[in-house]
Amino acid sequence: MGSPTALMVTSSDIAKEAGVSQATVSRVLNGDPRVAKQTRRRVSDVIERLGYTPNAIARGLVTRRSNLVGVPIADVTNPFYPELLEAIAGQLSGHGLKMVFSNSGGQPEEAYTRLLVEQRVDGIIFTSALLDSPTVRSLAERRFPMVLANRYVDGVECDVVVGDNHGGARAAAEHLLELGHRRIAVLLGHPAASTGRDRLAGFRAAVEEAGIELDAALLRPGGYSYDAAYAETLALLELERPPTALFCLNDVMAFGALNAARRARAAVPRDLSVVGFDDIRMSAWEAFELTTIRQPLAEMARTSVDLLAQRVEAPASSSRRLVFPSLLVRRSTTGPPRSRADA
Amino acid sequence: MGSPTALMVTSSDIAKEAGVSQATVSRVLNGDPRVAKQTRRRVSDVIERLGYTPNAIARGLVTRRSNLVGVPIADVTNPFYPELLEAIAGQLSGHGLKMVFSNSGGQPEEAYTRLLVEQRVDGIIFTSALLDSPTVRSLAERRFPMVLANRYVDGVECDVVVGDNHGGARAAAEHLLELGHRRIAVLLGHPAASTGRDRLAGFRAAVEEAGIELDAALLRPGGYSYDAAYAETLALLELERPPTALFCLNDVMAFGALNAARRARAAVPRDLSVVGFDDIRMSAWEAFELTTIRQPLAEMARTSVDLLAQRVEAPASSSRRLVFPSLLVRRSTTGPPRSRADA
DNA sequence: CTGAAAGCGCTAACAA
DNA sequence: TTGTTAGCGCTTTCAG
Repeated sequence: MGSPTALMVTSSDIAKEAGVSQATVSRVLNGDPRVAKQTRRRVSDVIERLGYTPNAIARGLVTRRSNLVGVPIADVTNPFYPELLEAIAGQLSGHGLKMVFSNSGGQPEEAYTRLLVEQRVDGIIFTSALLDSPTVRSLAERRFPMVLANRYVDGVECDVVVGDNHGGARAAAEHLLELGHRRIAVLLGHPAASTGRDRLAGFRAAVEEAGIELDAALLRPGGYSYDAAYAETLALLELERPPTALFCLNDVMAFGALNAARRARAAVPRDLSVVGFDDIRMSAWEAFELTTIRQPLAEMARTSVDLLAQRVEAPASSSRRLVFPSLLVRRSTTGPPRSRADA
Repeated sequence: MGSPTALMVTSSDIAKEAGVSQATVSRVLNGDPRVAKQTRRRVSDVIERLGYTPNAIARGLVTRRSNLVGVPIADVTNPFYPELLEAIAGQLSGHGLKMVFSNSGGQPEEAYTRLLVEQRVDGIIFTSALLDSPTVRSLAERRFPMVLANRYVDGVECDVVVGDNHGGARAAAEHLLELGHRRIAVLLGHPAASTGRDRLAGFRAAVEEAGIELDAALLRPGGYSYDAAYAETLALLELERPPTALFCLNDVMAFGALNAARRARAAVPRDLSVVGFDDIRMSAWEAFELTTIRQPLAEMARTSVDLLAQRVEAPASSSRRLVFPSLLVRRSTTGPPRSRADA
């Protein structure tokens, strides 16, 4: 078992070589202004010459800061998350922070969270927390620095950044209603995700205000997944009286629906109107031109990082809840229903 | 400045509480078989009771192992990478390793690599290395554990996992040639990426063997990016004599091309045949049904992790180069050219 | 089987 | 302005 980096240069090596104390090397490293210009120069030269790289592990042990932030993500292959991830990564590096990433889907939340805590990450940004997550709850009780991005957890006191899911879904409903749809199906998200609950609630509220009732048989589980949405849409389309419109609780499911419609030779929006949620980049592609609800994803991600950074500095400050507006983006997947017979 | 985790329980706390030495606690933690069953039990109970989480930082300082692996990725929002990332993440956690992720695009390679080295990651998996990368070269010289996944770097001695880019591109060319195409455009990748170079070489070789010459004016820069591909395709379509076929050096560019074609009202494959490379999941979607070259991405990713894990154990062992086969997948974006006038 | 003690490489008082 | 010293929380000999 060979030690991987046995011959790593240390600050003591630098000190010896430069003829100063190890503490001085440390000062140079941390830009301590008290170090004499000359000394600094001498030390810097040696550092350069020996190719010294400070050991963040040792530093972390004493500073109690790892500059590491945990970012568990349910499913990176869901294109919603890469957009979030990109923005988070960018903002983190602006704060001098590094990301410990976990593709959390599948594995038990508690396991990967424990790993993050062992690693002494300075904080965690949860992007896919479930409503009743015991892990998040326990972390919150221990006042562990974290922010819930995109989704929140019921009754947990901590920083939260979300979009206006209720309002966005309401806008989606109003759009569909206005077009004349009455028989509307919904592809649900994860049953335990706040996003799904809020979006359904907003949608339902608007529909009921219009004096219409959502047919429970048309509320289908989708789990925010492409595959499930694809299958459900196929099934929906085979119904005796298929819906004229379909509200998908996220864009990825809308793509599943659109592809299923194509497969079933159902014309969109003539036979079926489709609305998504999130407005990820692909939604604007000519292949989809999806009508959807836009959320300022990048901004939300950046804000999450900022909040976390502040939280790490001031763990005891009161927690904040930021809600970002959402906006209906009309594109080509929605139109009036074909016949008013269904209305 | 409040210390974030000031009140973290340490192994000494556990020791005191359990009435044993701190060393014994450490032994229990690491499953040392010499510890008496009774002692182990007592210690474990206290650990449980006080909610103790071992400090990986402190451990890393002495073991010289962080169990962290750096994974820089050029652009997570390019859907090719999430598929790689997912597989890498899964395999890493199987090895008890955690991922330090960087969305490297934009920032200088040297900067984020330095961060990883400071963090004392056990190794790095490069997924987007450029052919002449000085950083990779210098890391290799210092025998830093790393594997080049997907792309390699010229003249660098280290573990490499790639697909058969040359062979795959050749298959793409033969397919197009067989269909009767003679006027073929190519959307290139990153000029300094081995993938792009090899794919172009393979494609060119096959075309020239058929006694045809690639029109240099139809070799367009695409940078593996959707946007560039979209723009270039639009331009290509406006040519006096547009190409009848387009070989895109990755799938994402093919999607750009397909969407551009739609925008320009060019029928695929009637007016333009399109071939991609990678066969990411989306390529099979009804919206695209892209003819492309399949690479065993997940398998390549898993292999990369395995190689790295082995390399960390045996830094001096001789390096390996694994090439995975590629395969033409015929779908709906390719067909014979409309008129033989162009042939 | 268990404890004592010596660090790992760094930062941060405290002196000088 | 610089050096000395004491740890940070662990693992790992070395004794016993």
